[in-house]
Amino acid sequence: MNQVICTVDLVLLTLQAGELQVALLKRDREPFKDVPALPGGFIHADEDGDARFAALRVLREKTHIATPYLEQLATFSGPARDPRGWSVSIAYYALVSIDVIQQARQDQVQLIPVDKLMPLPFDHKSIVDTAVARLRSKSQYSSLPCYLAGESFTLPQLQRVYEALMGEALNKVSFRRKMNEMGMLEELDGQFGAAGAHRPAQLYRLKQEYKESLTLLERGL
Amino acid sequence: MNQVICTVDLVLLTLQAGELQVALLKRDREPFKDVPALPGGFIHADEDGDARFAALRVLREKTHIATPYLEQLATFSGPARDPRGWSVSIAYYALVSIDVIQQARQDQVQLIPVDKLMPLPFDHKSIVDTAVARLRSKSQYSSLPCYLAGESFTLPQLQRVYEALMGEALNKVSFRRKMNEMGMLEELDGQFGAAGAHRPAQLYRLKQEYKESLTLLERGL
DNA sequence: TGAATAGTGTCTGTAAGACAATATTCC
DNA sequence: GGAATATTGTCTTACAGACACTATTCA
Repeated sequence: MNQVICTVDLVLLTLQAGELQVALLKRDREPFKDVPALPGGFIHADEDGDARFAALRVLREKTHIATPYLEQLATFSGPARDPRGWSVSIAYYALVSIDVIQQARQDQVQLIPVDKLMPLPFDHKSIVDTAVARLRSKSQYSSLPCYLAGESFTLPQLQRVYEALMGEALNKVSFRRKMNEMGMLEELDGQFGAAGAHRPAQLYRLKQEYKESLTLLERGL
Repeated sequence: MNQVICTVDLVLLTLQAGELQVALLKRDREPFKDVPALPGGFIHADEDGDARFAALRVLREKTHIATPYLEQLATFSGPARDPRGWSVSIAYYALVSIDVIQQARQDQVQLIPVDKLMPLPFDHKSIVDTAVARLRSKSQYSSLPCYLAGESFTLPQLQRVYEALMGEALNKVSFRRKMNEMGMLEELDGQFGAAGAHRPAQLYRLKQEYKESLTLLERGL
């Protein structure tokens, strides 16, 4: 009567070609064998320190990716979401730059734009939707999008990341004021982004102390 | 190896004497029998439609309270949090006015100010801390505190609720502008709050369409 | 009328966005 | 020099908070 299936699922998000994309893997077993779905797996009570460790383990085992940012999203549950029975999925979302995915050389990973997502097994579609909503919401007042921008980036690049997530053009002066106000960036001195026939832009990176935590804005972008 | 204990826990919060308080119940069984703890229980796979229903069931069975607001908080997990083994607790938090608790006539419920909380069994203390942090954070830019104010209330009363949660005095003019801007209140026409020797205040209530959902502010209080 | 609190009008300073000027690169 | 984009300066407007004035009740 208390038999509940307990799993973790991962929404791995990245930005490619100006579009937010989610990583899917073909399932290696039933149910839904060979159908693309979120990376996920059972909690291993004998080895996992908690659900977060289970999520990191699943991400590592299935995609060989170590993410700079992982946050618990929500827990999805019920008798119908998994044909095997009453189940609980503790969902996490991770943000990585497209380079991290390409360097992992995981040919099994497919990236699908979240706005053009097909139906998915289980309730994975609504898990993705929840993650995207959370990311978009947090982007309005935090440094979260920096994790999509990679190790180093210019302010114009970072602004395009924010704009892609928020779906609207941002004021350049305000954007720079806000990034400065958040104080989580440091100049890479003397280093500039590759330029065309125009002035190159200063490169920045996240300060070490903000690699693991977010900065919040008092009043949003 | 995949044997995981699956439970829900409830952080029932209310405001009494200007202080945020959490409802605790003496546990009716081992482990920690007779020790005050959060209301909680196992998921019943044979009757619960999902974890949210399980939380509502637990709240009803243990306190006879039906809450106007219930939100999933986070999921806590690990091998050590429960002496019975590797466990998952899907935590929810609920907000009720003090009247609701008093009308439920649940003498077993004890209210403890969250800022003076003793150590609790399991990881219930950190669950409470997480809930309080979430509530305080959301209070800055949403209508969430209204659920602590009861069925009807005056604007000065509501402002005191917000101030108690945010721990700072708020500007009266701004506060009224913001509440008006959120547009979730309606006047109870001709009805006024009980007054002393001074002008009585207009009574308001949440509009029907906001009874189940929050309104958000663009820029916080 | 005086005390107390509710509710509103108005001013001021701050911050956000618009606009534009300057800077730097490659051709 | 011209094209393109980066970076910074400045002006305008909108909004948050301060202050104070009016309103309403009871003693």
